[in-house]
Amino acid sequence: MSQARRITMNDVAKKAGVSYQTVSRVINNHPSVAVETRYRVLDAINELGYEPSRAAQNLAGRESRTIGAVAFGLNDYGPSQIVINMEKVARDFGYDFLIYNVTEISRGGVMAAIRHFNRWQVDGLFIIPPTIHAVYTDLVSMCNYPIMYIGATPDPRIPSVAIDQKRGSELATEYLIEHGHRQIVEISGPLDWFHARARHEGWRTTMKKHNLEPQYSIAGDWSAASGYCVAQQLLTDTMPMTGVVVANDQMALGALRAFHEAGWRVPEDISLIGFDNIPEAAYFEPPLTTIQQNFKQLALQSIELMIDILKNRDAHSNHALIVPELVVRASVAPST
Amino acid sequence: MSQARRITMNDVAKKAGVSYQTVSRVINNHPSVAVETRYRVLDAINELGYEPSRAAQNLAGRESRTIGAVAFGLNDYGPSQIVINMEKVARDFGYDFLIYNVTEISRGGVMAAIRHFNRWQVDGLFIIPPTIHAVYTDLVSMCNYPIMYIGATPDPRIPSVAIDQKRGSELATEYLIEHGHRQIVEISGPLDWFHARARHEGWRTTMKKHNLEPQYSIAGDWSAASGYCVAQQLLTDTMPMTGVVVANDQMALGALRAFHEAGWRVPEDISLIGFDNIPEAAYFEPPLTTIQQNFKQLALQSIELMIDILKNRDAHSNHALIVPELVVRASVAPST
DNA sequence: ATAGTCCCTGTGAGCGCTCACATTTTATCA
DNA sequence: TGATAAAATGTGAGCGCTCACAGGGACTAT
Repeated sequence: MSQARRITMNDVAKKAGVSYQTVSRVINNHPSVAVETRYRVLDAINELGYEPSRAAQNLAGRESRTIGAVAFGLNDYGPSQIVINMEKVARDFGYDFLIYNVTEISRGGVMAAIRHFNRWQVDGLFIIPPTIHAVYTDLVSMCNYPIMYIGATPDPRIPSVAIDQKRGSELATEYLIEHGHRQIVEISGPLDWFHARARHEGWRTTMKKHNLEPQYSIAGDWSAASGYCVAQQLLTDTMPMTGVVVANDQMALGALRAFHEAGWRVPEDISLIGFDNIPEAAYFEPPLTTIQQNFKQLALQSIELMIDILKNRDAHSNHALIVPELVVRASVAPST
Repeated sequence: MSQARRITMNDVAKKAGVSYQTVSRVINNHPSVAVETRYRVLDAINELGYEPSRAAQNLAGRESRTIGAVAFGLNDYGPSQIVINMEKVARDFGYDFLIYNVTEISRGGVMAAIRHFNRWQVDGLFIIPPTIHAVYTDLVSMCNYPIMYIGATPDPRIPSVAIDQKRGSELATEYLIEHGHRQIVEISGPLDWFHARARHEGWRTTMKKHNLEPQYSIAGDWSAASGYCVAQQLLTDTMPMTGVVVANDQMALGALRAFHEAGWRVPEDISLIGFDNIPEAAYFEPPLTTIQQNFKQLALQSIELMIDILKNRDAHSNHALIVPELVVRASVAPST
């Protein structure tokens, strides 16, 4: 099998009887090409099965039409949803999307990611930082292209789009209070996580707002296992409580098990509310009332803002916040 | 802010007092560079913060050291695990990894993905096809680089690495039979999915092997919702049954709910076994006995085989199969 | 001393595009 | 009708690398 030579712009130009520059114009939708010429070139492209070389385009051009994303732990529901949705939206806008998953949260890990995108000459970069440890502001100066934070706003100078985690937690806490609950405890995430901290704050301030004491909060590690352990601890501490705000659905699942095992009925004896609305949440025992985040919109706004920045249209808002929604199911009952 | 010119190989060469070719040799770990020269170049690289341009490398070189992956529906547990693990392994082997998620399973969708990778000049391509509809053998000829199928073997002529789904289902069915179950029904996935079909076959043949009639099998769509519906149907049909083999954990979760609502206790009244071992499975009510797949190993073997093919070392095995494992928890009890 | 060998380093060309310009063609108006 | 602008097309250069080859110095063998 002969190593087939790549079909180039010149092959297309020859076939269509035009110069290579005209082919380039057609590819890039440049306006000043005669309609008839454009069709002739398009036909030649189809017949030859020509595909422009991204390598050559990136090398010759000033922009690469490529956006990168650095995620930390794509196993988690949130980050993976964000990245998947972004990839689709970016493509719809004509941008290619490069993904880099940092497995080790450290200066070196982040630097490797940034170097990766330097080599690929992305036009812009999204960073989806889970914890304060993933933020190295000084490393950002290594990039001579725009950066955006997604899901958190660790640095006011850098544009960001995020879902309002605090608001979500307020929604959850309010909902319990509306149902007559007064003794509401929290199972939080690890408090060095942006989301955990924001959700924790939402619970705390909402309690205060209603003149309730946010007395008791224990942190899990987001896993169902930790939710189980923490809930057990809650039970042995014999806290007076009628409602629990849980920082994610997995931990809520674990808590559910712990309560069942201890003979507590949910929601009759204790009300529970989660966060994330993972696909399984509707089939928990009982179906979980939780907070839903609109990742599609997050992706859309992120990409739009990024493109605005790239096009130098000055972006009206540099820190967008998306409001999450309460999904009512069956894990909350009125407090007696 | 001046648009800083990119630092090139020539800048490094000048600084280190060598020719650009020597810099290139250092970057590519070419053996014939004097140790002292190498260090001089390395120092210059570090001081200048030089990063080789992937665009230029790809354009000039014959290989791009880049591997692509086409996935269909990265929301699903399996594909996303595969891709995440592959990205890491590829990077460890010095390859960059490009991901393309096809949202619409159709000829056009697959072709768009292939064209994408043609433009990026990947050295090799993984395809992770969920259903027969994602396989367009003729499109493969559009690629002048090696293709591999991951997770299924739709075409014997194309190398593949997969987890033995049939074996997993056999394990599950055997386990129920060992526990004295005779009337074992199946909740399968949609039978145009490779995994669904293989798991279905595993159940069927194992039943036959033990002279049991594989009488009853209904297909869900992998979702917890469908597991719930299908289980309800099972109950209204008043099938005599003591065990259920479910094709994934989400559907098992739905089935669990349906049984609970109908007043059936799991595992006392009915035994249930899942497939996938999603992180939540251990905290279902009861903790789910299920089948675990080793995605890390899948990723490792896939990348290794791909690199073998790229290096023209003739790969000993073209169709690798990884054996899954049974994870025993509490959803199966002996049949009385 | 001469040739042969290895090790290390340098030179010219070109990958397939886009950019900035130059040039030709066509339409528009006095 | 010619001048003038506007639309369409073409030309030269260069992006930052790798490839294939050409050299030069230090060593060994003759």
